[in-house]
Order: sequence, then C-alpha cells, then structure tokens
Amino acid sequence: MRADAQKNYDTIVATATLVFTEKGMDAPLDEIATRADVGPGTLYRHFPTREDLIDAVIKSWIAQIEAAAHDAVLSDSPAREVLLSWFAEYVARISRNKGGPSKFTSAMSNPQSPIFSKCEVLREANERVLDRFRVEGVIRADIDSLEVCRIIGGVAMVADQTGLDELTTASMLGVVIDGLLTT
Amino acid sequence: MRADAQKNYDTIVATATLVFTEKGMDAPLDEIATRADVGPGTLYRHFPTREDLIDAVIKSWIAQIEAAAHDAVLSDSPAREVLLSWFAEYVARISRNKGGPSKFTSAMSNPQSPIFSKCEVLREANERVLDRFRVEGVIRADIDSLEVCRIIGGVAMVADQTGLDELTTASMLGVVIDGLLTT
DNA sequence: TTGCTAAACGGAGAATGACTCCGTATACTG
DNA sequence: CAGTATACGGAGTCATTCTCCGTTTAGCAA
Repeated sequence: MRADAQKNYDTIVATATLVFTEKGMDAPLDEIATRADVGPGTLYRHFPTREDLIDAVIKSWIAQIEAAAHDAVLSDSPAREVLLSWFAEYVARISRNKGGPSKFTSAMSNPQSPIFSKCEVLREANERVLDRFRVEGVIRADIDSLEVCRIIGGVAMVADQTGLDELTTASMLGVVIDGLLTT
Repeated sequence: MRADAQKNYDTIVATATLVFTEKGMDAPLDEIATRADVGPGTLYRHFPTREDLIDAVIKSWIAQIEAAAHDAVLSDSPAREVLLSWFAEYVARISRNKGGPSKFTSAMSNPQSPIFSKCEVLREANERVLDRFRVEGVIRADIDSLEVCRIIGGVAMVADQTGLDELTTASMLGVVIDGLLTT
C-alpha cells in the first residue's frame, strides 16, 4: 500500500474508534471522514461497508476474549460463578460501543458479513467454555454454542437499547445460566 | 373530527397495516402517505411520530394477548408446557411485523413512548401468568415480570433480526423457561 | 342556498446520511 | 526527473424524515 494510503487508513481507524465510542456504531460515516480530514470517497474506498470499518476497529478484541475464555476454562470456582463472569465479559465486549450487540449477534449468523470471522472467535471461545462444563456434566448437552451466543446476544441487545446497568444485566444472565445448568 | 379527516385517518392506518406487514415497522412513512393518497403533511399531522402510527395499527392486539394469558393461567398442563406456549404467543405477537420486537421491548422501559401503555398490557398479562406459577411455587420469585419480558424480548429480537424459525426460537425459550422454573 | 371560517390538506423543500463518480494530485519506479 | 499507477476528495445523487404555509373544503349559521 502506498504510504499516503496507509496513513489515511490508520487515521480513519483511529477516528472511527473515537467516534464509535462517542456516538455508537451507527454514527454517520461522513462525520468520521470529516474528522479524519479525508473525503467520503477515501473512507469508502478503504472500507466499502460500515462493517469493514468495524472489523478494523475491533482488531484488538481477540486476545482479550481468548484470555477471558481461557480463565473460564481453568477456573475452579463454582460453575455458576464462572459462567456469570464469562458471559458478563462476553456482553461487555460486544456492548463496548452502543449498537454493538445487535451488529455482532446478527453477523454471527451471516457468513457473508465482514465481521463474521470475528464473531466466530467469540462463538468458538464460548464453545470451549461450554465444552468444559459439558464434560463435567453440569450443563445441558442439547444446545450448542451458537444458540447460547444468540441468547446472550439477545440479553445484550436489550441491555444496550434500554441502557440497563450491569446489575440488571447480570440478573438476566443468571436466569439464562440456571437454564443451562443441569444441577 | 371532521369527516374528511376521519376518512384520511382510517385510510392511513389501513395502509400502514399493509406496508408494515410487507416491509416491517421501519418502512418509509412517506411510502405509506403516498400509497394512502395523502400528503406527508397529513400523515404527520395525524401521527406525529412513527410510534403513534404503530399504536394505531396494533389496537386489536389487546384482546388476543389477554386471551392467551387467560388460557395460560387456567391451563392444567405442565408448567413448562404452558409457559412455552405463552412465551411463544408473546414472541409471535411482537414479531408479527419485522422490527417489532425491538420497538416493543424498548418502549416497555420508556413511559414517554406512545406505545408504552400497549407494552404495559403485555407486561401485566405476563405478570398474571407468572403470578399463577409463583403461587404454585414452581418458578423463582426473585425476578419480576418486566425482567422476564426483557429476556423474552431479547430472544424475539435475535430471532427477528436473524430470521430464525419457530423451532429454534422455541429451543431458546426452553432455556429461559428452565432458568425460571425451580423444579 | 349561500357565505363564512375553522379545520384540514398536500406538496415543495430543508436537513440528514449513505454512497458514487471522476477530474486532479502525488507517491513510487526506473 | 519523467511517467504512470495509485490514491485523493468533494461535488453530487438518492433515500428518508419532517416542516411550513398557501390553498382547499366541510360544516354551520343566516
């Protein structure tokens, strides 16, 4: 990539990170272009769709998600506690920016989406956590990771749209967890 | 109201019902105006916000919801079965038009919304169903009707956005129900 | 019937946001 | 340093929301 193109690319991603934090993931793309001091054309050339831009913005997620899942797999705290903390991390991650839960939970069922591979990281991390507890026989076996991601994503969507606090969200997650546990 | 105004009002509601069914609850309002053969000004005078129009379109819901809740309260089938059928009805009702689950579940937490009172009908119907099972001691007591509506609404949102079929939706509802049951 | 007036109409157009097209500018290469 | 592929950028189109205000008309009273 040409040097000026690389510079613009980086500036746009940095600006998008900022604007998404301020206004959510549905923020006007033209505003991002303006604040990054590039024309709309430049933004759209680098990122044909909003999701391409989101994909670039969330690059850093993977390590953090993997770490949280790793902790959940190894932790020897009670299953309910471990799952609550893992799901809370999951929700926090996709809810970092307003509008996030809806975007990610939709993309998870759409292999064509530019952020599908990121969603797969989420789903697979969740699968490792669930597998651990399936082996231990403490959670039901008749429901797969994708379905669990959808339910948790649903809770995150409501919390995001309604502006619910973490306590209320945790309470809802508690119901879902009890529905997953066999004990 | 003047006769011509009443006629336009009725035409707009009928057209909106049609267009919402075809294109979902986020359909362009100007299209509704055009197809109802009125100017945008007329539509917006009768219905200042999209939600005012939605409110008029869903007038007929109440009776059906009340009936389903009534059945759930009186049914002597197993709790799990009754709840599944009640929640499925709940989801079907708010999902009749694309975009519905999001609108209703948001409005439920916003007393200023023009459709808040309709949402209250939903929430109260759900409360009566839950109360029956609380009395019987088969569901947990530490979670109120609003929170349950939010969880079910979350499931409905995901199903709506992702285009999930009833079977998958029912499976997710099953998890939530198991999380509510104490048995 | 006619004339008056409050009520209602409707469409032009402003505001916002997504997205494109293409003439211009410039980074690299030889 | 000249040539060219690469990239830029902003004017402009399209879609959608929503308003303003000049025009029309329903309903009523004389």
